[in-house]
Amino acid sequence: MSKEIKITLPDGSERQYPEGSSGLDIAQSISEGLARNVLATKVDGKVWDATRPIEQDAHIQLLTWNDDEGKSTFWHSSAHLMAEALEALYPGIKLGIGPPIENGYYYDVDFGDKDFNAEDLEKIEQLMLELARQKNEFQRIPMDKASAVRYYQDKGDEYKLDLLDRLEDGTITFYKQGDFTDLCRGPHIPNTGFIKAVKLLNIAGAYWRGDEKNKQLTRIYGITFPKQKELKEYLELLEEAKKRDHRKLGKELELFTFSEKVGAGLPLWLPKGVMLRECLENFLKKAQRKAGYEQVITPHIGHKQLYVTSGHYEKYGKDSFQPIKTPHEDEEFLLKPMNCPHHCEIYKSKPHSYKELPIRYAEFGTVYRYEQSGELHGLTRVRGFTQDDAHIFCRPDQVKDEFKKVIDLVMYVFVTLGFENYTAQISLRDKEDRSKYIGSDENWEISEQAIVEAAEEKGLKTVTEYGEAAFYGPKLDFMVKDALGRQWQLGTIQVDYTLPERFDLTYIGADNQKHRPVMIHRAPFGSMERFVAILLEHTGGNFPLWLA
RNA sequence: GCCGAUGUAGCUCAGGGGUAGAGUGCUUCCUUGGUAAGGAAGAGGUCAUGGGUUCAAAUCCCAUCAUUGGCUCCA
Repeated sequence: MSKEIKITLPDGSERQYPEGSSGLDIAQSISEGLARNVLATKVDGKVWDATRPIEQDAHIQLLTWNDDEGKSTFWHSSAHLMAEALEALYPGIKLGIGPPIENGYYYDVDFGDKDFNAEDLEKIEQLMLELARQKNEFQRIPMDKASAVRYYQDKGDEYKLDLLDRLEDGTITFYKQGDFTDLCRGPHIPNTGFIKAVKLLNIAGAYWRGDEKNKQLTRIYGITFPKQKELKEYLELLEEAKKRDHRKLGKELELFTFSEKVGAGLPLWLPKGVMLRECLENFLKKAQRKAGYEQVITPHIGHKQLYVTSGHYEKYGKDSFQPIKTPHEDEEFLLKPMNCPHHCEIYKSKPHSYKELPIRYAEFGTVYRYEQSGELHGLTRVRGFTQDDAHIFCRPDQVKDEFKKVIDLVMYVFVTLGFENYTAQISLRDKEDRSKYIGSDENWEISEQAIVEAAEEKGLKTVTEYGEAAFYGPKLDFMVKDALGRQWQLGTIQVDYTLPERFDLTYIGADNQKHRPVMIHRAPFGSMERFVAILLEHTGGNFPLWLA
């Protein structure tokens, strides 16, 4: 008599099943309908193939199209299906990686010398549907690393070999459906028959491993659905989203325009756009006045030496607009790419007592950055833009408190303008590569800690990203998505111990000695351009009454 | 910067080796008490720019610029 295992379902109920039962078996025992819809099984927190036997007592959850993990599994399997179709149509191609993403999946492909272009997508879609109808099962094939390496050596696929190279020795898995086999951790849906609707959305170039120095593969983005109707609805949703595109609305509402003659990424604000912008500026100015900020104004250019001192020249000099030379003297000026150095010089214009701090200098400062041509995007990524910038100079014992006040201000702005779906991201140093940053380890630790604590005490829900910090300090960024789901950074708050040192900023303490102030950079909107863009996409152009 | 796509009237777009097209908007007139009203006439484009192929290029080829989907980058 075979052993029984105890299965606990999400509702807490327990049932006995024969050892080796799969998620599919369990679904079957509950209802036929459920069994037809199970895409994967979550076993003790791990997502498994629905067909994989369960050997011991476990908590399980049956994943369907209604679960995010079910969808991911579905799209991951769809990537395999697409790869199968691609291999059939273009024998000899090499495959990179093919993961599921938020909406759909992609696969990176090296077509070698084979011709491939956007018109072929339909052909691939057709073949995918044909293959899907064969209802081929996804089979999990455990294999040792050496055999796996041999398999891809025979195939001559350097990308898979690169992937294998980084995997631990021991058992790895392949998945096979129909005639297609792929190195893959899984899990997968039971068979290809679940995939009923296919749309290949677009193709793009993507560097292998995301590294510019590597070869660029062709990335094919696609999305699939278990019902034709859902594809139709998704495509309609995309169309709706396009109607909210700020570039379209900006034109229709006559807010801003661009001119080839003026230059790429240099927006021209139209009268109505300026009205909107001024409304936002006045709103923030008022809030800032209340919060103890003082307005300053600084010029659009500055001595090159200013940016050598700040460290920005070394870091970005080559990729910036190049220095402006003066006619007679041997001087060079840079278009200002940020306001901080100017504000440091304002701070330095007179000595400061500890009693004066914190000092908060605010400026709607227009800055110029030579963004890569391929990065320009409507108003969200431009080469000339206005930051709602401010720099707070404070004593070390005031940092956390000041930081929290800034969080309050940012939240006030976001709540007033109806941005509820933001992500607060703590951006820290890259743990491995510290050469990208300036300043002492000690100061980095202090400022990173200050941010983490302040965010925590404010009860912010945050995600932490390593390697996303600015080169001079860690950040707390507020990210918001645009109409098409692309994420943009709006508000930002940064703690900086480095610039005060580089500019030798001081204040006189109670002990009558010189001390180093700490600097907080912050911009609740981020930039007026980007903020207006995202505001447009969120409201679809229907602004709140006080803005309209 | 890289891979792909696009660039035709103010706007949205069709067309395509041999005197530039539609819808909408604009101007004028007519009709109509009514809300994207109907009718008529008209203005508006060296078909992104520069080269090349050709008897002939807006159309084919190359380059540049700009826009765009991604990748990389984002002080």
